[in-house]
Order: sequence, then structure tokens, then C-alpha cells
Amino acid sequence: MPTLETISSIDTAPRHPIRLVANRTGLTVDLIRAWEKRYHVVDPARSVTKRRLYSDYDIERLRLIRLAKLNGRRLVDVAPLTLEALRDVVSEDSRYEVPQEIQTEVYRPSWTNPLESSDTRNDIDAMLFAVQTMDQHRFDQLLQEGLVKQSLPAYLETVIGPLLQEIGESTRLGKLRIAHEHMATAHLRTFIGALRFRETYTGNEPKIVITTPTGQLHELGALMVAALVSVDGWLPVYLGPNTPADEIVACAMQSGARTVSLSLTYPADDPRIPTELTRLRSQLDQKIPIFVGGSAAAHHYDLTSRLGLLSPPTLDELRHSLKMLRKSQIEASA
Amino acid sequence: MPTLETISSIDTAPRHPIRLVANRTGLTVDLIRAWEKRYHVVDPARSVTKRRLYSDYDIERLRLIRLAKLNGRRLVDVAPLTLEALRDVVSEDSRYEVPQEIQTEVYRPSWTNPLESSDTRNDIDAMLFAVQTMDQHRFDQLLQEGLVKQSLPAYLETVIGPLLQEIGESTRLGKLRIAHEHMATAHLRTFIGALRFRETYTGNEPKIVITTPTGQLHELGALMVAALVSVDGWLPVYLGPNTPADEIVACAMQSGARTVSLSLTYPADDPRIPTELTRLRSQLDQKIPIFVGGSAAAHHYDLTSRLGLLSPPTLDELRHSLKMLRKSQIEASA
DNA sequence: ATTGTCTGGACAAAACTAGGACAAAATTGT
DNA sequence: ACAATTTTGTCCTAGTTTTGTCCAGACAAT
Repeated sequence: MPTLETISSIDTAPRHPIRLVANRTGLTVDLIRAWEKRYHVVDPARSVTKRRLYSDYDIERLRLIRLAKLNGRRLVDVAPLTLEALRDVVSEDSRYEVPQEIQTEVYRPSWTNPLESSDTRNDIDAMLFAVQTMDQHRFDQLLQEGLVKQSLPAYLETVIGPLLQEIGESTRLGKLRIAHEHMATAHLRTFIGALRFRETYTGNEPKIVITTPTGQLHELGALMVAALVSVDGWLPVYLGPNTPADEIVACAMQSGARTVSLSLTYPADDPRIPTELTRLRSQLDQKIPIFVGGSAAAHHYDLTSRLGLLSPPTLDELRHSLKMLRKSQIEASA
Repeated sequence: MPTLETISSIDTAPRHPIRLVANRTGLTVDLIRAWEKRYHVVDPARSVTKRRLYSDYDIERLRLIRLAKLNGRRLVDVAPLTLEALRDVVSEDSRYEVPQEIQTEVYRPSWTNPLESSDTRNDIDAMLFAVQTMDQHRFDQLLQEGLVKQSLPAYLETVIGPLLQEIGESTRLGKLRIAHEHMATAHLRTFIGALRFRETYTGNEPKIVITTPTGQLHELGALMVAALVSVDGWLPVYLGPNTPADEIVACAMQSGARTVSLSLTYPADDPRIPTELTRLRSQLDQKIPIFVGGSAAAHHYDLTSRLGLLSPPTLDELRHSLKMLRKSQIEASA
């Protein structure tokens, strides 16, 4: 009997039962079969007794197609795409566009716009309320539900980011207690941290070191970046908050990272920031770009531009820059 | 009968009756036999009179296969796998979904003898090595696999706790860089945080506020406690590190918590600790007990005993105290 | 003597398959 | 804007496979 090998191996092991696929993708068993029947979305192998057997590849496909659909794509349009094309589509769609008007609908004939901003507003308010009433369970629930409504990058930028901001402000204004802020932060830390696991790991992703410099104790911004870039195929080397420049350099060297990203939030005028940034830039290989983001990044614009650090104003810009970087390095190595 | 019982039989000693196996694994006696008959899932030794005699190894196999099935695997697929391959599969699968009703209490009865200490030692060493080589993926994998091997409380006490300690020491001794420690801490934060999802929430669990006092920035000890007590049916109100006494009081009042638990690690001699503990004890309702744990708790034994704070020396003691507390309060209210 | 385990087989529930029906939702045409 | 059409998720039937439970009679353990 040709026994199957270790199922857990990375990619093309071709034997997962349909139930497991349903669990992992969040689709129903019926739906998976229907998609296959109608559009040959996947073409699973069969067991001797005709049971469907899916590969990791198939699962990834189904996951991506589900995401594409959440973004408004039609099944007919995405069904025939290759995995790579699918990744592009999903990642393209998730570049959230503000409800502006100038939208050339040319090459994306039919898809609904992301979320009404009022929806977002309601979600955030509901979360704030849950925090205020210390309803942890509700808070977790809202976080989870919100994620299903849109793609991860859009979610981070339109909901989680603003939420963090408002919690911070409300606490400063005395509308929330420090205890509330602490509780919310702890839950968000857990929630965002768990997001990283959803990506598939192949081992040859380019690496990016992500942390905050000495004195910066708030890690959520950095963690959001880590979750975000992993969507685009980077492997974050996440160091948590408060890492000295020397250590960042050492880490980047040991891990062979292609770039470094720092998050600055509070305190914005910490005197250690200029020192650390300067030190980091001088010690790190000049070929490795350094990104600086976070709400306090603006306070250091002079410094960063003088040092040649990049500070994309939004998460979306950061993603874009990283894509460019990746492309240019791939070309350079070819 | 040949060999009699070596009572402390640890690993492949082949002497457990089927009834006991059923109790430990949560399977029925019939089912265990059926699996053997159909797929040779296990091949137990026999007594002179043909009774089945299972080894710990067999039990572990059956436990894992049960988990794999809960995750959607088919018996045919997992039955022929080796123990190692099984662990791979289970840990891989459990990463993606939340097994709804994984047993928290029921199947733990006689699992008190966790693992051979050498096993534990190997696991920890492997984890340390992964940290040192910055192999994040491997580190996560090891953490996940280790959890499958034993119950959560045992895992936290015998593996995660010591691991944290060793990482701390190695860093102080210069065997690990700060960057390594940061990476490990970040991953552990995510990992332990995610454990919380295994609890089932009914809404009438007694609450326990868990945090660290002002000046104590290391949260992992507190987070471990949170994961631990949720197994025993408490609902942790987790506030992260560095919470002022006033805020702890406010939080306990708003949430209606029955008790408070603090973790002290570093710096052990922070002058703010006595102040904060005293303040906390005086402002908090006297009926609410306060637990103090963590590696630095011993430094403050005089203070804590003077204030009437409880400092159980191990996590297991803490669990026990909480169980007592719960019982006494239930009786008091009846 | 009662209770538990053994073997072998029977049986039924659950899960899967193929094919198709149907209604809600989205899209298109006028 | 309204109706016609297409797309899409869900459900149904009927037949197969997989899996959990149960039974009977023999033997073993307490």
C-alpha cells in the first residue's frame, strides 16, 4: 500500500479530506463541491473510493478565492486564474481606496466598493463601547467579525488603526481609564499576533526586521506592520518593542533581512530616537533600506530625510514601497 | 506472568488495561477495539490471558488520532502514521482552526505525571536552539508540538516557565543576544495569548484580574497565569503589564472580579513595588484576596505576608488556592 | 456470582458522491 | 427604474463508504 507521507509537509502533499478543507478555508462542504462542479475551481485528486483529496495548493487557492469574493469579485472571473494571479488580484483589491470619486472602473468591471465609512464608524464605536464596559468577550467577538468583512490590510488601516488612535485619545481625555486601555491593548496584542499564523510559509520569503527603537514601548503599530507585510509574502522577523540599534543590526545580519521597519508612537520627542536612528543607519549595510512609520514619525521628518530613511505616510504606501523594493531586488539578482 | 508492574513505568512499558485507556483518551472501549480491528491503529501487547495491554505510547497515539479526527482527518489517513508524523499533523491542523470543544477538564484525570524530565529537557533545548538560530518558524512549531504532548498546566509549568527562565539567564550571560530574547518573547507572547481561545465562555465564570504592577514591564508570567486559570473555569481580566494600583482597583470593581493576581519578575527590587502593593491592598475590598507570584515574589516575602497577600510558590499551588477560593465562595453564597 | 474483556459479526448513523432543483442576489438590457 | 437574465449559495434525493455502537457467547478477574 502506498502510504501517504507526512501530511504536514509544506506544499504539494495531495491528501486532505474535504471536511478539513472546509474547516480551514471557512467555506462549506457544499460550496466547495459546487464551485468544483461549476467552474472547476479546483480539481482534487480522488481516493480509490472516489473521495476528494485536496492538496495544500488547492486549499490556498480556495482561501484566496474566498478572499477575492469578499472583495467583490465574481466567481466566474477569478475561477480560472492561477495561484499567482489570484494572489495579485487579492492583494490589489485589498489596497483600500477611500470613497473618493475618481475611480476608473476600466479593468475591474464589477465589484462593490469596500465598506461604507459609516459601517466602519459603527464597528469602531461598538468596539469602544465593549472596551468601556470591560466586555472582553464582546470585544474579541467584534474584532473577529470585523476581519471577515474585509481584507486584512483594509481592516488594519480602516478599523484597527483608528481604533487604537481613539483609545489612546480617549484615555488621555479621561473618557477611558488606564485600565480600559490596558485591557484593550492586551486583547489587540493577542488578536493581531494571531493573524500572522494565517499565512503559508514556504521558507524563501524575503525577510523584514520589524520593531520599535529603544524607549518606544508601544508595539502594536509594529505588530500591525508585521501582520500586514506577511500578506504580501514577506517574512517578518518581529522583535517586539524597545530594541537597541545594535541589536537590530545584529538581527538583520543574522537573519539576512532585506529591510528594516520601525514604528514610532510615544513618546514622540524621546531624545533617544535621533541617537538610535543615526546609529542604526550608520551601522547597517547601506543596501538595506530602513522604513520609519507610526504616529510619531512625522516629528522626525527632518532627521529621517537627512539620514535617508523612508517614511511612508500610510500603511498602504508602505506596502507599495515594499512591493517596489522586492521587485527591484529580484531584478537586481537576475 | 512475566514482568510485573514497574509502577513508575514512563514510556513504552506495556501495561495499561483498556478501560484506563478509554478514560484517558476519551474514546469508548468498543471504539478502541474497532480501530484496532479495522486499521491497526495500535497493536497492544497481550497478557497471558489475551487481555490487551497498552503502553503510554499507545495512549498518546490514540489521543492524537482523536484530535486529528476532530480536525477533519479521516481515520484511514492518520492510522498508519508514526507518532511523530501524527504530532506534526495535529499541530499543523490545530494551527488553523479552533477546535470547539477540546476537553479542558474531562480527560485530564490521571495525566498527572507529565513527561519524562529528559523529554522536557530535549524540548527546551530544541527551542533554545531555534531561538539562537533565529528560526522563528521552527520555534513556533516546537511550541505548538510541545503543547500537544501534555496538558496545558503541565506544559506551562514544565516547559514554558523554565524556557523563559533560561532565555533570561542566557541573555544575561551573553549566550544569547538581546535580539534573540526579543524575538522569543514576541513569539511567546503571541503563542500564550492564543491559548486563551480554547476556553468556552458561558458568561458566569468567576473573574480574576491579572496584571503586573507599575514598573514591571514583563508580562509573560501574568499571561501564563491567565491561560492557566481559564482552564479551570475562571475568566481572566487580563490587563497586560505595568498597571497602577488605582487602576487595578477600578478594574476589579467594574468587572466584579473575585480576586486579583500579580506577577513580579524584573526588576526585583524596584522601590515602587512596596508602595503599589500596599496601596492596592488598602484600597481593594478586603474580601478580595490578592495573589503575588513570579520569580521576584520571594524578594518581597516579608511585605506580602505583612499585608496578607498570598504568594503560592508554584503555578500548581496557585491553581489549588484558586480552587479552594472558588469552593469557599460558592459555599458562602449558598 | 457478578462484572469486565475477548472475538466476530451485525447494524445504523454519519459523511461523502453525483446530479439536479430552487430561490436569493447580482448583473444586464431596455 | 424595471424586468429579464445570470450567478451563486443552499438544499434535496438516492446510492456508497466510513465509522461508531451494539450484540452474543466464551472466557477471565475479582
